[in-house]
Amino acid sequence: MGRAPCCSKVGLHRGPWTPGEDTLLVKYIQAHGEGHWRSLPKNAGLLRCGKSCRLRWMNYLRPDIKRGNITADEDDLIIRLHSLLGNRWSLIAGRLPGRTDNEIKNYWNTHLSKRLFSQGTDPNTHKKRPDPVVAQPVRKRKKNICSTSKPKQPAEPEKPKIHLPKPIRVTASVQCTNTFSTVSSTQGGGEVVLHVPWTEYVNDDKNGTGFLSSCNNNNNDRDLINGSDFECQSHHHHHQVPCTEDDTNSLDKLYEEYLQLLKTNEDQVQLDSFAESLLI
DNA sequence: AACCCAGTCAACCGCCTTCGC
DNA sequence: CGCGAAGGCGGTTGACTGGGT
Repeated sequence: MGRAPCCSKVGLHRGPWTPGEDTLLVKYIQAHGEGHWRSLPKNAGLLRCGKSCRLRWMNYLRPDIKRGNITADEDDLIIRLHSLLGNRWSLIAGRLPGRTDNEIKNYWNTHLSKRLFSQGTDPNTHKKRPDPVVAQPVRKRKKNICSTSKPKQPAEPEKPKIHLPKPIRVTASVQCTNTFSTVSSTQGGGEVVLHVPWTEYVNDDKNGTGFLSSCNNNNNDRDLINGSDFECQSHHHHHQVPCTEDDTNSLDKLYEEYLQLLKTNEDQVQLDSFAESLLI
């Protein structure tokens, strides 16, 4: 058995947060900053467990959070990142400023996985399924005509749990300059956008130009080494893998290799395997 | 109008990793 | 090195909503 739940203490509030609780939490964090979640509720006068406070802050109360209105670009990015990273929602969220892992996870489960499935793509493997699904009779709804079953009753046979290598966690003092690049190329009349590690490339659709932006990473208090993110600058020597010039060079080489693949090969399988190699 | 039921999403749970001693 | 505490993550739950019957 695992550790006893942290919220097992009697007398603690559970369930939806009240505006008053939100106010208490926000004011306390504005005054004292994030962290020390275990002691925070007591100090802030909240009858909540620390985990609950952290979750509420991270997923709802943080001032930089965007809520709802996930754009088509974000859709595309989430799908592509998921194909690279799998269910590592926090990593995916880290590439979408203002989005939380919980929101992306919910959005994936309620929208994107079903959409992919209905398009004949296995949402787990991102590969075309051999047997396109025959639309099953569904109660008509005006919105979200996509799923026939609740998540609790998956239509797919349960797949074995795959334990991907965990990324190395790095602490808050990281300043990242190189993370993901979004590489655009026009192919067959449609723009193909791929997201790969390193500098972020933002394409401005309105004027057809793009610009490079360094990773602001303002939502992340950590970064990754082997999770296709690369930490490259640090101010402290604190659980971080030093980034040497060699590392940067090899990243450049990998990036060049990726660009070459983009130019010379449109085979998604090859691109996918390249991307997977970055995760190792 | 009342009920049913699928979709949504905030919150919880359990486990794992990291940290500090 | 071992242990416990704390933080963080992904999976799951369940209350709520709103369209269909």
